[in-house]
Amino acid sequence: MGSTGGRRERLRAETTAEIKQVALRLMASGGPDAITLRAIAREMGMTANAIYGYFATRDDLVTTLINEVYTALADAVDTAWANAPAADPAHRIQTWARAFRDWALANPEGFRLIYGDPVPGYQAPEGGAAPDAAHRVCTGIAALADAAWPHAEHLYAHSDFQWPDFDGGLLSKVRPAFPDLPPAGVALALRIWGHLHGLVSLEIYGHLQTQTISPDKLFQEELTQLVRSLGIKPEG
Amino acid sequence: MGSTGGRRERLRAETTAEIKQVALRLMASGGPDAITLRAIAREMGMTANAIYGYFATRDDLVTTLINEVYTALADAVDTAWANAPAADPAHRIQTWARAFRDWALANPEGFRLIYGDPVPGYQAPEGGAAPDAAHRVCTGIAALADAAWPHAEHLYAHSDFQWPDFDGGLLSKVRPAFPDLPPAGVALALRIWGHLHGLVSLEIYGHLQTQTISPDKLFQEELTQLVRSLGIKPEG
DNA sequence: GCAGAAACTATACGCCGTGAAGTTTAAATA
DNA sequence: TATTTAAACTTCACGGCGTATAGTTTCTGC
Repeated sequence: MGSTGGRRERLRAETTAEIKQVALRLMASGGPDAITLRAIAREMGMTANAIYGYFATRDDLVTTLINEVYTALADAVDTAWANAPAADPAHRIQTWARAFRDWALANPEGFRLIYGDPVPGYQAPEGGAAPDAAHRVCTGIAALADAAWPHAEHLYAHSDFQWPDFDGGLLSKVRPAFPDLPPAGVALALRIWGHLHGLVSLEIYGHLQTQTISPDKLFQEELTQLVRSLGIKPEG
Repeated sequence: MGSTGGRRERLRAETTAEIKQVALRLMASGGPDAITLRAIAREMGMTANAIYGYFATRDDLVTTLINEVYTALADAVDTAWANAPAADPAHRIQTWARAFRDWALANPEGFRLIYGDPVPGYQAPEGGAAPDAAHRVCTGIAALADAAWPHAEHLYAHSDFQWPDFDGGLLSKVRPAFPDLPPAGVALALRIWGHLHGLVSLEIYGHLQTQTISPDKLFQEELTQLVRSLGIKPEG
C-alpha cells in the first residue's frame, strides 16, 4: 500500500495544492503573466526548481490551472442552470448566459487564462488544455438549444449538419443528454456559444469599453434578442 | 526646412519602417511572443538598444504594430464592403463578414495581436491601442446595421438605448455616415460585431476545433441566420 | 542502522527589457 | 574649412524568466 494516507503522500498533495493556489492568487492579482515559477517559489519560500518535483514543466502547471479554472466556470454555469426553473426556458437561458458573463467579469484573469494566450510561451497540449471542461460548457449551451429547439426548429430546416461534423467527445456528452437534439441543434449551440463568448470577450479585453459606456445594457439586449431569435416569448 | 527630404530623415524613416516590418515578419512566423527587441535587432544586425532611438519602449513599438495591423484589417473589410453591390444588402453583409473571418484566418497572429493579450507584459495605452481602427471596424458594422435597419427596426421597438450610451469618437464617425441609424441600431451593430468576433476568436484560439470538424460550415450557418435575423431574405 | 528515494538547493546558461555611459558618424555652424 | 553638436549606435550591466545538471539534506522502509 502506501499509495494513500502516507505522510509523504499527504505532504506532497498539500504542496501541490499550495502551488496551484499560490499560482491562482498571483494570476488574480497580476494577470496570467504573473504565473511564474520563480514568483510562486518566492511566495512559498522555496526555490523555483523545487516546483519541478511537482510539475514536469511550467506549461504542465498552466494546463492544470486552466483545467481547474475552466472547471470552476463550468460549475458556475451548470449551477445557475440547475437552479433556474425548467418551466420557463427563456428565463433559464438568460440565467445561464448571465452566469457566464458574471463569472467572466468576476474572474477576468481566469477568462483570459482559459480563452486567450494564457502565458508568454505557453503551448496547449494536443486536444486542448481542458477538453472535458470545454465539453461541459458546450453541453450546457446544448441544454439551452435543447430547451429552445421545439420553438426554433423550423428556422433550421435548410441546414445540412451531420453528426460527423462534430467532435466525438462532445457528442458523447450531448447526445445521451439530449436525444431529441439533431445535428443542427448542436450547431445552434455552438453559434450561441460564439455570440456570448464574443460579447464577453470583447468586454473582458477592453474592446467594448471604447465603443459603449454600458456593456451591461448591451448584454441585456443580447439576451432579449437571443430568446426572441429562438422563438421563445420573453418571460413576463 | 529640413523637416522633409533630408537624408537623415529619410534614413530614419527607412529604419523605422524596417523595424516594424521585421517585427511583423517575426510575429507572422512565431506569434506575437516572437516580437522581442533583441530578435528584431539580431535580424537587422544591430543592438537591441539601438531600437530605443526609434521607439521609446517595447510597448510603444507594439502599439504601433497593433495600429498598423488593425488598419490593415479595417482596410480589408472596408474594401470588401465597397466592392459588394449595394443593391443586395444580404449578400453585402455576408461579404463583409466573410472578409472579416478570412482576414483573421489569413493573419491569425495579427488577430491575436489586436484582440488578445498581445505580448507578455504589454499594457495598452489609455483609450485603447488603436481607437481609430477599432472605430473604423465598428463603423463598418454600423454600415451592415444601417443596410438592414429598415427591415429590422420593428424588432428593436422596445429598446431604450440613447446616444450617451456610446463612445463619442465612435459616434462622430457613425452618425454623419448613417444619419438615419438610431442608438438601437448602433447597439445592434455592436452585437453583430460580438457575434462574429466570438465565432472567429473561438476558431483562431483553437477552441472551436475541439468541438466541430467544420468551422466553415458553422460560420456559413451564422451568416445565413444573421441575414434572417435582420429580416432580410437570403439572396437568391 | 542503513540503503535509497524523495525533496530541495546551488549554479549555470541563454533568453528577455531596459538603463547608463561611451563611441562613431554625419550634419550644422562659424 | 574647422569646430561644435546631435544623432545613431555599441558596450556593459542589472534583474527577471524557464530549465538543465549536479549536489545536498531529510525522511522512509527494510
